[in-house]
Amino acid sequence: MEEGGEIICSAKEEKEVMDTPKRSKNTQIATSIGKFEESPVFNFLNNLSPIKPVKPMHISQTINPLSFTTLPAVFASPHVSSLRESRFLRRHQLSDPSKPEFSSDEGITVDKSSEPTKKSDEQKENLDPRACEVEKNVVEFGENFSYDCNSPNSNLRSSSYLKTKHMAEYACNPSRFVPFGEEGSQRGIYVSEVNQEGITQIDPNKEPSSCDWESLISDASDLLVFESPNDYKKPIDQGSSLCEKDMQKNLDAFAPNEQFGEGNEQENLSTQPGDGSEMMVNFETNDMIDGSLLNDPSEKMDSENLSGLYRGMRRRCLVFDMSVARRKHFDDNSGSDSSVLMQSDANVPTQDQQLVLEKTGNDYSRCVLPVIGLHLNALATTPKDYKIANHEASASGRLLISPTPSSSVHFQPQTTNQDFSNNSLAIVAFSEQQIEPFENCVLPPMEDDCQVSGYIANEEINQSSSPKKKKRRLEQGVEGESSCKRCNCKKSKCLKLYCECFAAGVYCVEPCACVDCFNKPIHEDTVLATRKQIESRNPLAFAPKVVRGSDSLSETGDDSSKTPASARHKRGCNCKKSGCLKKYCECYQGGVGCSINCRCEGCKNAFGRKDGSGVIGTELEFGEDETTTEHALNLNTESVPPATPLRAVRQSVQRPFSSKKKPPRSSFPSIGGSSSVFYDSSQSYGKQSSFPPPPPPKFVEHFETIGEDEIPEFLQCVSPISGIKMSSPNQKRVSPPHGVGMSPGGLRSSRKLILQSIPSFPSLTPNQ
DNA sequence: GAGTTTGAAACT
DNA sequence: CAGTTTCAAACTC
Repeated sequence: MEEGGEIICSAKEEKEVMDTPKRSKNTQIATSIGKFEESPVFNFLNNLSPIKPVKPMHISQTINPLSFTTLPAVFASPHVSSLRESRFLRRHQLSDPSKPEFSSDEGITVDKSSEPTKKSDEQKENLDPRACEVEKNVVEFGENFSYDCNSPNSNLRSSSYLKTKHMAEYACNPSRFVPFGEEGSQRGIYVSEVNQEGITQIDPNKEPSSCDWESLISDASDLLVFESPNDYKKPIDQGSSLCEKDMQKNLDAFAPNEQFGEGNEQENLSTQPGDGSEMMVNFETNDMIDGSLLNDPSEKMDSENLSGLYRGMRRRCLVFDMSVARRKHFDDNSGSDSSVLMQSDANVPTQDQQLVLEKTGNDYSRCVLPVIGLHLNALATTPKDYKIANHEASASGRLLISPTPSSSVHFQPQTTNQDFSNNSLAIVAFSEQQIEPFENCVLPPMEDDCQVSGYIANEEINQSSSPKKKKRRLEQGVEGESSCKRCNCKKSKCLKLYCECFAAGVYCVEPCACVDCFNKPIHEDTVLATRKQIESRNPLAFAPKVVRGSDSLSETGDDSSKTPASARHKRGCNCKKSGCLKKYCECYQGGVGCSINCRCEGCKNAFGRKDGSGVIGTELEFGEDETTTEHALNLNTESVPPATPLRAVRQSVQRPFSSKKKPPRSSFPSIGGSSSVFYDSSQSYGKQSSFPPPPPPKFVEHFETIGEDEIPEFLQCVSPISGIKMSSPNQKRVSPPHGVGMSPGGLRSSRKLILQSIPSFPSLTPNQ
């Protein structure tokens, strides 16, 4: 507890200092961690934190930067760059150290745990053991994803259980995710991710309450199953090695989120980030608890005392601490650090749990949105994802990572972690989109979101780093779904928009088959410079290609845009032969209908023709099974234009654009899954198969779309019930409001809280 | 897996 | 801004 509190405090301080370089954080963290003496101060700060709701968010943001050394984000959009940079830095640091850390952490943590901690022995023991477990899990995860995977039951239980517990929270706070991702990436992330996935998926279920639980459980099982699949297995295998990498990736991904949060308007960030961080923490904690921890340390008391914000602070701090600790470990390899982390983690979890339960409401709401956004983004990134996505399981799967995570019992947490990371990424992306617009004025590029996700995915992939086959699988199945971006550039050096990775603002990863790739952290300068050049030519080059209905409308002016699938491609397509029925068409690929802006010929875009015909299908499609949607698409959907962009996201479920490609891995890519979960989750979860997601949109549009009106909706959506509605074909807008309300009944309590908390989100949306 | 098609991105 | 070329994804076989 104390440690966690200290960490949190440090994080807060750092956040307050925000501007202060990461070093300060590190130093603080190190000091805090190393010395409990400071803990009182931290505690004091923590206490204060509750008072200051906003700070947490800021903190989260700050934390992120702090946690990560200041590295220039290569891809990050201009505003994001800073954050991303941190990511990269983190990755580098973490990546290398991460493995060592984990290993070291385990040993260290154990040792530390054994070692007398400042905390009471009991607490220490409790915490330490958990921490140890956590670390072990992480390690195991890294080593053996299959570990837990093998035991679905355990996984399911834990996952489901966690999900049930955390789902609401996760669903609610995107921002939290972000912070979490940033900080918690290393350890917490995994757990959180897993939870998130579960949550995202589960949330919808939760709404139903008891039934939800069952469904959740089933979902969890499904997830496990999905993960378990052969596809996953491979990923898992990779994952073992990847675990650490994933952790790093997650961190990186989160970092971006943080950046986004920070980058975004302070307001939004302040609100969301905090929540996100909190959520993250909560998840972690929950996971921790679920996974192994039973303790309810005094921290709970603290947590209770502390406001949700405070909790968020802690979480962030925890996460941050985690990351920091890891860093320290890397740097120093001192057991103390590890111990600190452990403690912090353990503490946090307990606190988080309680807090979460109590406070989660707000966070949840936020989480939900973020989650959605994340998932959506991820999904959006890759149409393929949709296919896969449809199964949330895919989500986990998406992440190749997921497999890994899924593999272990902890796995759940792990999976959650992965998912979480993904989510976080997605969240980040989401935040970015929302925020970016403000920052950049330019529409936040969907890509950014995608990028985020992409980064993750890429990282994940890298982790998997298994041979091309794996890559392919990922590409086909997970990747697409996961939103991971893989490129095959041979001449562009991955420094042009031709490169999907680059276009998405993501570094190329192993999965990529690119030649002479410069889109790597090593070439950050080059990447950034190139990006700037491109942006100088076209400020919107990296902006999301698909825009919400409102935006699109403004741009397009098309009524079609107004259609259910309000989203539209900003520039429109120029298809001549594909009839806008193939992925060649960016509109179709993005899961949006063609608009006035399009110069396409013979438009038959199932999502909406240029002439405006076409919207219809969406609802029906959603309502109907995939087959129907697909059918519509295949058929001519002309009459039935399909899904709106959002839908696309929702639909991400799946319909594979490329019908051929294997269906995405069942395990839904986390993103997809999540996305589906939120929007469609209800459907997807319950009926994933039923959803006929339109082709998974590459673009992040979802977020955008989500952005304004939807944000609230998302919140609503977040709620399981709302989520279901959201998923409803009609989409976001319509259902959300209804759903919003509340469907979430049981879960809802928390959700309701969330709604209240939601305000933070709203701010975000407003920005958009 | 190789080859073709397609349309965006880049270039002129 | 239009036309052409380059490029890599999407698609087909």
